[in-house]
Amino acid sequence: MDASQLTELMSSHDFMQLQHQLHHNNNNYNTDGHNGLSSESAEGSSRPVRRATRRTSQLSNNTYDLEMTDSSSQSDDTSGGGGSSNGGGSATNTGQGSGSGVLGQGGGGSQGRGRGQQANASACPSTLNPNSANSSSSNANSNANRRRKGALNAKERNMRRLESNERERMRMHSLNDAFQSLREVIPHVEMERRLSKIETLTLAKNYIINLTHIILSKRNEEAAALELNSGGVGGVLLSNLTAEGGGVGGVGGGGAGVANGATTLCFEDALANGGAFDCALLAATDGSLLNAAAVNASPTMQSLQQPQAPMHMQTPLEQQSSHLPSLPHHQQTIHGHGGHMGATMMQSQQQQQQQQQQQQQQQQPPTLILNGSASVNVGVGIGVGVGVGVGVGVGVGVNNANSFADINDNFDEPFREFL
DNA sequence: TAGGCCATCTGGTCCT
DNA sequence: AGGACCAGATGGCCTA
Repeated sequence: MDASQLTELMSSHDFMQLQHQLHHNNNNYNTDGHNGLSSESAEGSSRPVRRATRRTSQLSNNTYDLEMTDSSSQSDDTSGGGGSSNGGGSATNTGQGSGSGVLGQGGGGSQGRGRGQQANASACPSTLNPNSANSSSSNANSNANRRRKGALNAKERNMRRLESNERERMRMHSLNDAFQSLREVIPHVEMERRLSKIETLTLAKNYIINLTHIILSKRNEEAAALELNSGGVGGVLLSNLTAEGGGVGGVGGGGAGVANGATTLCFEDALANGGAFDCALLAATDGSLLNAAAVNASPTMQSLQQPQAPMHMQTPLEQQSSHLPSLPHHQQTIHGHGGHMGATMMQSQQQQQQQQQQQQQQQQPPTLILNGSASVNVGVGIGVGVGVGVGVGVGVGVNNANSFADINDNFDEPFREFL
């Protein structure tokens, strides 16, 4: 294909299609069985393997004709009219912008955002176009210089564009690598496919929230123990949690402290056992739970396992889980945090209080931690008590996503010691 | 076949 | 000025 044919092709086809065609011609698609994805898909990814990819690993595989001097035929020409992705009709040959490439061709510059110059070679013979060279002998040298200069600029622009594309690819690859690293450190859902990006982020967010709650719970548990040893009457303030939403938790010593009408999802039980657990952690952006099957503690998570297996108390939500109407069966079992609090201070009186609390909870619809944008109830119940039958409850209820801001105000507080 | 997810290209904007 | 970052557009692959 000579230059004229290429120019004709560019003027008659969407340039993106040309690029894809050239990608095929250049064997950019892997044919050696490798799917072409980065390590994120090659290394144990459960997402179906792509048969082909347009990912290019080398700059030399570009589809630009670096020798082309007519920049108007290339999408890199920013002097063209409205080639922007959100612009109107594009005057460039890229086919970018609104509509298809066919619609984007020719004459639409005035509709583009901002500059209305036409970059289409057929519509506006450019001084960069070799075919438009001035035949006058008096200014032949200057035109030639201009052509050379223009050609150089076009080549340079092409090179810049290619370099920019390469950088962008590398940037996205690093971003994907970060996503994969994140997938590996958060408890993952055993699914046939790999976690999507939004799922990974949602999972990580909920995981961080749960870890924060765990740390806060442990801290308050230690504080309660200290006060108990010193003879003081229990009662621990959660200074970094705002008691909104009317937490009912904090049954003295019983630790069943699940906030009113809400519970949290946790990994602790599974971590203690080092195996699978059935917390439904994923949350969809629309507020509905994703189709989570079994959640496994990743090796990293298991390494965080507590030396003492935390006591697990079945919450009313767990008891009710099989009756939840709106959740699939595999998403219904929910573990609360409260059982880990004050386990050594269990008293019969506290059990009665638990029952009382459970009755209250049974009157409330179960809610889960969902995406922050969703209007859901989230409860954190902390039960702290003293051993002589004096129950001191600290109930923390977070009713909605806005209440997370209260947590977020000091959200990093438990982790500051690690900084 | 529609929808979801993704990779890539691209131009604009911001930052150093 | 150049690179990073961002968002829109596009097309491919896959699944329900």
